[in-house]
Amino acid sequence: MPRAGLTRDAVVTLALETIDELGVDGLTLAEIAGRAGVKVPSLYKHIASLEVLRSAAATEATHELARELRAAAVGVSRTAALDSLAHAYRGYALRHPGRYAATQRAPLPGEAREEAHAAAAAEVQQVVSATLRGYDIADDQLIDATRALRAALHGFCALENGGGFALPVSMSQSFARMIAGLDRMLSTWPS
Amino acid sequence: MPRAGLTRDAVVTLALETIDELGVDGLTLAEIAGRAGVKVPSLYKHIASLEVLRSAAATEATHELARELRAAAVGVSRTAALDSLAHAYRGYALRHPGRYAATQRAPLPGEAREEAHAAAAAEVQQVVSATLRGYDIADDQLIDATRALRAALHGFCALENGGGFALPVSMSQSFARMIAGLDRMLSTWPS
DNA sequence: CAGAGTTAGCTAATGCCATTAGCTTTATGG
DNA sequence: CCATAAAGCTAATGGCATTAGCTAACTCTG
Repeated sequence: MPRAGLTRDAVVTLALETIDELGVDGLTLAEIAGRAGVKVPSLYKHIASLEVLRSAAATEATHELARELRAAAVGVSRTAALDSLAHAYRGYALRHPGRYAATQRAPLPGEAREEAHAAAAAEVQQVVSATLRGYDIADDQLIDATRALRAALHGFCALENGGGFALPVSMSQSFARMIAGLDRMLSTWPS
Repeated sequence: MPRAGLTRDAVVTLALETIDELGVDGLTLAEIAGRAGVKVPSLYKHIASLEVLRSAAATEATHELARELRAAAVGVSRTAALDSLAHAYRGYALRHPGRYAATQRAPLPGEAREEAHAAAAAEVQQVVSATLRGYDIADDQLIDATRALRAALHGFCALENGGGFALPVSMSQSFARMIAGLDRMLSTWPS
């Protein structure tokens, strides 16, 4: 019986790949076991349950998104920063639709692993918030502006990935115009 | 063996209630059968499969949303219309979190029932689009502006319902300020 | 280098779920 | 009043997650 040499990280990585290829619902222990060359119950040596694996995948994907956003936002400010951040955001969602959908899982409170996901989500929040530093927005309104920006970015990506934009009109152009609109919105944010 | 007098519509209604109470994942034939006072296989006399029931529930919820949005948008224009529409949108999402989440199911192409869902989604799209009539937006940009508005509304509701806005700051205030920002964005939409 | 202990993997079994087949009973329409 | 359609049932199948308990492979220490 040669060992497969599986680790928890390897299982999570397989889960991320699976989610992108088959969608969130395609993540099943049978699928992961097949990809790992292992029988289903063996996975329990590395993860506590499917639910925990989902949570771990969500956390990892959120970290990944935060990392890409940070890389995109460095060295630019205001309009250029918004543009860079927004395109990085949509780029990740388009390149990794399953991972992106996974980042939006509602974290159940009280569990340690959900704390980890919440922490990762906070990273994203902070990058987005930092992008707004170039705009003249009062401190007590920064949270509101951040929420508005995140809402627009997430909403666009979710609708695009979910097929919610049915008409055969360029998504990229709509996105570019939305960014321009957001720039005006943030530039005129009232203090 | 007294009959339960079930109909397809009754099953769909139970599905909608279940989705709101237990979440999208809580929609199971066992649960529906229990609520209907019937054994699981009996449901197949009214629906072809769980997948079809999900689709029917999504379509119904989308119609419902469109109806409420239409009611909110009548008789007002521009800023007042935007405000009214936005609050109706969020109100529906908060009152019916499960139903709202269901409206975002990606419709698989080619199936008749998915056509129905797409048609319902088009209703929503048209109400939102009509709300923009008061703003001076060129025809060839109307789709872009509609997408931006839908993105912001959906993104906010999805993040709020999903717990994506972690900080203990008023959601309603953030939403109101986002609407004000969207009003500025739409008012200055370039032609 | 040998043996003890830890750990990865396995098989077998359980229970929940969706789905199908085929039967029985109820309603309905001529 | 009977024939047919429809609504409900039981029984059976197969996929899935999970648990229990076994065995073989690494690892670490003496």
